[in-house]
Formats: sequence, C-alpha cells, structure tokens
Amino acid sequence: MATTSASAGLPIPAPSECADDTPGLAGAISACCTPLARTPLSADEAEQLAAVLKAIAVPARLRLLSMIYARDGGEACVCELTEPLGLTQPTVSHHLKVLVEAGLISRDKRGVWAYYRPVPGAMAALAATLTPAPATADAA
Amino acid sequence: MATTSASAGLPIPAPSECADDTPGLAGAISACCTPLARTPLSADEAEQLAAVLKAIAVPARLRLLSMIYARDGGEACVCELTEPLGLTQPTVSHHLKVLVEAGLISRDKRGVWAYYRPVPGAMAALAATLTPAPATADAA
DNA sequence: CCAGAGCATTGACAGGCGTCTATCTCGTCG
DNA sequence: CGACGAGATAGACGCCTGTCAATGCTCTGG
Repeated sequence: MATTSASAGLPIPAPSECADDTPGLAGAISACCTPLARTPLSADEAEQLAAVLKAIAVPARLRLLSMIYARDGGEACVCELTEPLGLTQPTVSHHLKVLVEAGLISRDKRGVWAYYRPVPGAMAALAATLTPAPATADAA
Repeated sequence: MATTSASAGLPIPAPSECADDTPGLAGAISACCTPLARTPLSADEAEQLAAVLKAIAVPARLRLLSMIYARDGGEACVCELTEPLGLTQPTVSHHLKVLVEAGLISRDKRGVWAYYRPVPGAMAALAATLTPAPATADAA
C-alpha cells in the first residue's frame, strides 16, 4: 500500500545546518545536508532519499509533476490531469497522493475540486542532493 | 530482469541543442533538453527519465553511487563495495550493472579486478533536469 | 599447464507497486 | 431536501525487480 503515509521526506534524523532558502519540507527532503557525492550515504539516508526518488521514478508521476510545474499559476485539478495521461481517475489520484506524501506537491481542496501545487523548493532541494559539486567554489 | 540492456539513458529521440559541458551519454540522460518543470513531458520522455531515476531510486544503488563518487580517484572495485553494503557479491554486481546501463557510472576492468568510475556529467545532467529554474535568479 | 581468485551470469523466490473496478464521502445545485 | 458530480478510498490482480545460491568465465600465479 501507499499507506506509508508521510514517511518519505519528512522525518529527517538530524536537520542540522539546513534551512537557507528551501522552505518547509522541501529542505527536509532527506536531501539538503546529503550531497550524495561527497560522503558515502548511510543506510538510513539512502533509504530516505530512495523513497523520494521512487516517488518520481514513475513515468506517470513524472508527467503529472511536469504538468503541474508547467502550469503558470501552478494549480491543476485532477480532472485536468486525467485525460492527457490516459489513466483512470483513481490511478491519477493515487499518484498525486504519493507525490504529496513525498513532499513534492501540495493539495489544496477548493470546493469540489482539488488543486495540486508544486512545493517551492522541493525539486530544487532534490536536484541539489544529486548534484556532485553543489555550489561551493572550493570543490574543484 | 535487468536485461533491458542499454535502454536507459541513451536512445534520445531528438538531441537537439544539447552538448555544452555534459560529455557523452551523460548529457543524453534523456535529461539535458527536458527541464521537466517547463513543459509537460511526453510519454516517451517521461519513460526515459523514469528509467534513469529508477536506477538510483534504490537504497543499495544510492549507497553504491555515493561510495563511488566519494572516492578520490573515483575508482572502486566490487570487493571494496560488497562488505560495507552487507549484500552478496552477485547482488552488488547486478546493481553496478544497472548503474552502468543507466549511464551513471562506467566499468573499467583491469586484470581480475573491475573498477567502477562515475561518469563525469551524468549526475549533474540529471540534477539539471530536475531543477525547476536552471539559473534564472527570479525564483524567490 | 594447472590451481586459484575476482566478477559476471543464470535461475528462482518473495515482496513491492502500478493499474483497474467498485464503492464511499462530501460539496454543489436545482 | 434530493440528485449529481468530483475526488478519495478499498480491494484485487499482475508485472516488475531486489535478493540470494549456484555456476561459469577470465585473468593471474606457480
């Protein structure tokens, strides 16, 4: 089940010197303080990062993510995402839930419609984690 | 099976204006010209990017990757990677093969030992693909 | 030429997960 | 107040894949 709930990017063991421009859970993506290419990941760190990566390592979810991110206002309801994907509504809803639990998007229910929005620094934090040499000018 | 061979990051449909500093298959990681957050991914693009992400969306492979990247010379043989992971040698060999097919690392067999090295721009290209706004300072 | 070691490959098993159909909840409208 | 519609949930099915034990291949050393 996907009932693993919010076990993806939130329960960081030690959010030491994080928090600069990555707001909320975005910086807590298990990334942030885990450059991946600087020091060997521990089993726990690897598992948390893998959880977030698993969330986006699915074609359907990647397309959902890109659709939401490509939105100008950043808002997209399920009905708008179902058709271009060619998947059923429950399936899309399931994928969106996984992305929400991974901390990549956020749900905003307005009336009958549910609008999904990208979490500001989420993808940036994830990308920074995968970047070999972040931005430190002392790397090379 | 992992017999999908080199179907991961190589067969890009249209490598239009790529190639700047991402050498070889690194830039061809299906990433490069696919910012993910700018325009909705096509089914084909999503599938290729997902293939690369799947390769690293596994704790064991993330740790292998980080171990190899953390190496100074960047060379690491299988025997060096097996013990700290707690996995059997065939399993490690399998994971390494997946990473090689994804274009993230490269194999260099010297005599009896097989040394694995990170592909220079691979992770950077992947990270760039996931970055919402590459370098535009209009984000926050 | 033979023995040994390091890796890769094969086959098999188990768990996870993406997808669907069916159903439920809840907010809206007549 | 009753009916409709959008979205979420539950349960089930099937494929994919991470893992291991066993084996084969290739190169080194004597």
